[in-house]
Amino acid sequence: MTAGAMRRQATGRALTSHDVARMAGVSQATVSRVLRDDPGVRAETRERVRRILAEVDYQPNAAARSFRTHRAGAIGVVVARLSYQIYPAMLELIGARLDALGQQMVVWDAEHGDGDRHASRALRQGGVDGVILTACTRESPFIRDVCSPQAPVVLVNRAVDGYPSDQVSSDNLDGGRRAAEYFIGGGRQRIAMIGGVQQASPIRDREAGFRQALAAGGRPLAAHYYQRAEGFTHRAGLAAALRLLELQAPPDAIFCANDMLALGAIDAARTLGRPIPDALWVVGYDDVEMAAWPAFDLTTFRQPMDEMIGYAVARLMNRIEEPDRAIEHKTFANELVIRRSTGRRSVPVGESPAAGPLIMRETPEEETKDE
Amino acid sequence: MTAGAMRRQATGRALTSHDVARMAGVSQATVSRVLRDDPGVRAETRERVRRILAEVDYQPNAAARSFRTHRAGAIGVVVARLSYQIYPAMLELIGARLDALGQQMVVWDAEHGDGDRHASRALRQGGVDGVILTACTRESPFIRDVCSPQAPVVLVNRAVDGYPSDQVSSDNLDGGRRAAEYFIGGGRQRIAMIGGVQQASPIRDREAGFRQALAAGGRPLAAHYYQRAEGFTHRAGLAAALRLLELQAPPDAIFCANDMLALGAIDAARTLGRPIPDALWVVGYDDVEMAAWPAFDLTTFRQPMDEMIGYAVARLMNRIEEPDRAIEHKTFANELVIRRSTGRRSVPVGESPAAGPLIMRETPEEETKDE
DNA sequence: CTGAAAGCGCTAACAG
DNA sequence: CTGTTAGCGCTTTCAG
Repeated sequence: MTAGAMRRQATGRALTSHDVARMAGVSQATVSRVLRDDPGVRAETRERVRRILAEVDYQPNAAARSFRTHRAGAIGVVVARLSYQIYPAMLELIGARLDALGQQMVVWDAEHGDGDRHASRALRQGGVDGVILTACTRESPFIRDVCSPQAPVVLVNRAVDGYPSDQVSSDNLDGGRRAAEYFIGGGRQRIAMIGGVQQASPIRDREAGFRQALAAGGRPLAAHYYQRAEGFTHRAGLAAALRLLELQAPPDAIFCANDMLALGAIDAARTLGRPIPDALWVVGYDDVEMAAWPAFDLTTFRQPMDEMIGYAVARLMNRIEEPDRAIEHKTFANELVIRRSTGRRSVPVGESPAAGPLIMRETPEEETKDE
Repeated sequence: MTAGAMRRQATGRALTSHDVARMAGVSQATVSRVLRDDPGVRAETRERVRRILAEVDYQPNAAARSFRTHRAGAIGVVVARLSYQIYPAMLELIGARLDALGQQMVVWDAEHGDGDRHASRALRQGGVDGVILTACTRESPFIRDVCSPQAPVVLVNRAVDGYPSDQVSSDNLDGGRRAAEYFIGGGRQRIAMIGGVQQASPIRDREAGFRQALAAGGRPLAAHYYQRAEGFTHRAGLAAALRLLELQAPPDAIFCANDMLALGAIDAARTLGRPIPDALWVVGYDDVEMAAWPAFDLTTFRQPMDEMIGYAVARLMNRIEEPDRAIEHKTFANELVIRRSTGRRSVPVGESPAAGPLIMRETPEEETKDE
């Protein structure tokens, strides 16, 4: 069935503005004016047309309109992995903004699909009016394909030096620093970090800030206390944390480059029966939903995601209108959310507060025999 | 900037197939034929045109093409809440399938945005060629707006009786039954359930099947052992589970209508220091990523999501081509994945197996005093 | 204030 | 095999 088929009347053909014009006894141009709320239409005429429009439930042909106006009415969003909770969270926020603007949201996955390539093609063919990149690196094909300062592209949550587009992120360098200072201030002695691939700017910055502040505090990050996780998954965090926790002198504090890794790290401690926060502090980054759950109760950094998204969408729509405006790079501050994974008791509103430590000291029992 | 602006050459105008034709010394129609791989073009001519196409990096105008072909080249997907992990997981799978078909994926959120309404409007205006509904209920505005058997709509994961569209889901009734039988077979004495709003068909079916098999086993679900969660969130599950666990005779087994509720239930047990699985079994539904984490290690039902999505997408594309084909309702079987929340030790590949019970018997210590 | 008319860039008959 | 031609449904001058 063609798209038009959905709009067919009994006659078998979709109703066009021309048909409506005939029914209303006006010209097609007038119908078009009414549709677009063009002021130059007599109130009486407008009413008559509107009545017919409603009566026949007229639906303008989206393709014809885009064709004529050179506007797709859609914005593309490239995410890294839908399975990392921060991306759906961003999509939710972006979707809400775009809905309010009457724009469709087209989503591509850069990791599973070939999202980058699809996005640049869609943009160049006019399939979308602009693109929001949430997972861009210097190597992304997209940024080689489209790299003019006029291009309607905005980077959220990632910075790519030298790429001429609006960019919005949070102050990851500062977050890294504060994590280190928080550990030092909390009297932690053996401080470790689980990092990730350096292509992602937030990860790189968090790590750099962390190292910086640690060095400034007179106790640079020891090589054996640094683990690079393979991917940003719970599993990778768990594996990396196990490597750290099985050292002769295991760390008593781990800063993880994001929450997924941190949740994995907590589960590693749980698996080994290491008490948190007594024997180990864990700090993450992003404040994903799970971070607040009793099972983890993770201290983490919260980015003002809604504001960031709001800013990014506004910036993008603006550039679509005025391609020549100056490029802007905006950085937002993060908030350190302290929870039980570093010793504070948290009381989420509306929930029974969990008491005591997150994971208690205990000896794992013998495995239960199955069957 | 208009969409076309992205494609402008130095001249200031976007390059059209007409321009390419002139450069190649052929007619515009021939260029069009080459673009569409129409066989009726001499190899030599095709090559010449292709060379120019590549040379000038020609990009066909997407709007003009949709306009002409009556195809948007996009499929809409309506999800309930991006923050429930099953939806991003579905999107990931749907996106991969659509990418392979060269279709864009337009996403709407039915809960936060007014996704339903947007979707039906887009479909009727030809902004998308078809719609996948993953969160449809009998009350959804969408199904009143568009309800012809020819409409390119497919329901995934939800069934709506009487709605004339292809529908694919898994056998939730059977899952509910098996949960009950599993509890009974495991010698559970005080069996409870955390359900949800009855509008969602999978929830309704899981609950019905569970009650049915329990009754068949001679021990119908007691009213005080049934809690209806307010929403499908971790928080709602936690709250509902607390109500159950604080009863005089708390249940020793809880079946939750989905994993999010189950994860909340486990956290409720954790909060109260109730050992799992010794004092309590918990079973969920969906097998979300977190279910396999050591913190939860949740026994749950896995739906063959990839197959379901594959089937749904194929069905939808097929209906777009042949609107008059008979409606199909397809049901897939689920797999019960047994983990430690019901006493079995699980060994996820590549991870250190967690030993012993999930949550051990312990007395919560006094709260640590902050500051 | 309203109508007539000219396309937007592409696809698809139809001739040649 | 290739060119000519006729629109798709809408927006937007330009007259009146």
